[in-house]
Amino acid sequence: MSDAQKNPQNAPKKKNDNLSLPLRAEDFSGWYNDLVKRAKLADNSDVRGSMVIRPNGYAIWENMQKVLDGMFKDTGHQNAYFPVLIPESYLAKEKKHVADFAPQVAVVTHAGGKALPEGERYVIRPTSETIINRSFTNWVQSYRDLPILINQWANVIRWEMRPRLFLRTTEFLWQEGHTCHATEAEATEETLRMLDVYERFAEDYMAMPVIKGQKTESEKFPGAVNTYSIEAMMQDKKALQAGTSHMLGQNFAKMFDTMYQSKEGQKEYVWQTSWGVSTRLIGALIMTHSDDQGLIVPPKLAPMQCVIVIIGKTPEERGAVRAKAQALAADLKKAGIRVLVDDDETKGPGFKYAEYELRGACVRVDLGPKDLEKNQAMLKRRDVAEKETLGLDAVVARVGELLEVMQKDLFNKAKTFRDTHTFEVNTVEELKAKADDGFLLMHWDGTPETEKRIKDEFGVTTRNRPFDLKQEPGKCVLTGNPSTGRIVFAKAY
RNA sequence: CGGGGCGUAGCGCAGUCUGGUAGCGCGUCUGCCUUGGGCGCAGAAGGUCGUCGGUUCGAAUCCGGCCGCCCCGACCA
Repeated sequence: MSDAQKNPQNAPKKKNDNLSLPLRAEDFSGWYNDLVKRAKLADNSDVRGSMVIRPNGYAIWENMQKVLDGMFKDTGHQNAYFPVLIPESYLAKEKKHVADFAPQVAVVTHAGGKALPEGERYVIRPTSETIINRSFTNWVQSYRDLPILINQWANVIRWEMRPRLFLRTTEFLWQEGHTCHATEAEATEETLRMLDVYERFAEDYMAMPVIKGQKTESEKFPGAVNTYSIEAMMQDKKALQAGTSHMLGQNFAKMFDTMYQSKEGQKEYVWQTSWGVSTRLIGALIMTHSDDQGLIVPPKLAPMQCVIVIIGKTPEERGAVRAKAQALAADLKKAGIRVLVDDDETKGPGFKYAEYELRGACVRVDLGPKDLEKNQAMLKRRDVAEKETLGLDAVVARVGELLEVMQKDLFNKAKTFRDTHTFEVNTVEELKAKADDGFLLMHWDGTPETEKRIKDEFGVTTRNRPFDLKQEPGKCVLTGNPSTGRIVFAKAY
């Protein structure tokens, strides 16, 4: 008698069979964690809160970088690189900056085999405003030197209390833009321009609808005059801040004496901006589109846009199919489609179907002996259940079409989801009832005290004041005091 | 740091209540077989049961300390 018979509970159960993911509806964070690991996007490492980004995950990041970098260059920015270590004293110059960042900063206290004296320590950059400003001060003399438009691709470290793969890791990869301008108006224009770039990237490439708007006083970046963000809704109806753009005013310029001589011969402080998105976007991508079968990546960013699965048993069959598949792959590649041919004979087709669904291949092409006979192939889009069969000559064009339609459909699906989970909320009762249901458009009296009370009592925080939400006066949901317009509240990552 | 859960084979877990010297599924390896939705059969390798100490003839199991991980909150991109 086997042990499985003696102990029925030893028989494989649905949840621990190593095959299926936890269901989104039952265990969203379990689903997310499992998906990240099973799709081989990233692993937890032995370093607290730091992850190993695996090739499948890094490929998505590379595609994001490629697109974003192009957008930055198109708007006149250049890449540069600044030190990972920042003198501790720099960070301390901007009061609000240091006060807010200090708790999350890792400090280098020993180097060269001995303790560094107080005052000569370094912090590992949590963000680079300070050290970049040090350079800006050297670079700027005249109004003719402006604007300075710099971007840096880098890693930063923030000692977060509760890390989560991609969403909040101790070390993460990002880009940070830093610019200097002669006037306040130019800096504001730049801040909003880059917010638009982020919106376009999120919506056109990630297929993720976002709300563009202004952050409240208490949610502002430490040291900024104004912070703007794009906010997205994940499938668990929680909000995720997907990108931020800051109008820094002259705060850092004053601390670092970043000045220029104007046409009129006056010494003036520069006006500055900074803006960034991070590997968090990969988490956003996953939580926006993926399903219980695994990863779904919008085609424009997908490392695997198309996979051709070869079917056949005899060497003759396989040989013929392989030749066709390779020719097809070459044509697809010529059409600009990222394609992979799977000719692994050790795994059955069923296994492969499940595997490519888990790993997020956008379109699957099945090619077997039966297809060759009829000169056809079978196509399957990752995000819909239907399969279709069509003539081999039409495959390249059709795959291209499917990728385009899929890109649009993913966006529309996500937008419909967000819109059906966005509500106007006017009373405390409604607030209580809908706190977990998505984005709440509420009147708020504008005070940090009320903001905090709402957060403490209902768990929702201000996300941003949307640009395209008409601001009409009303009464604060909590206090009844006057409000200038509705603002988005939600539970947030 | 507060609340909850968990550390047993590469992965997912059972066994702990009731102490007797470790098991299931998946994966891996070998051979045969199979390939249109997670193939099948046969065989094999693989674990000082997180760690330290205590109780006991005997500890994965009971008791105590420590370490680590995950989830929910506070911090945050």
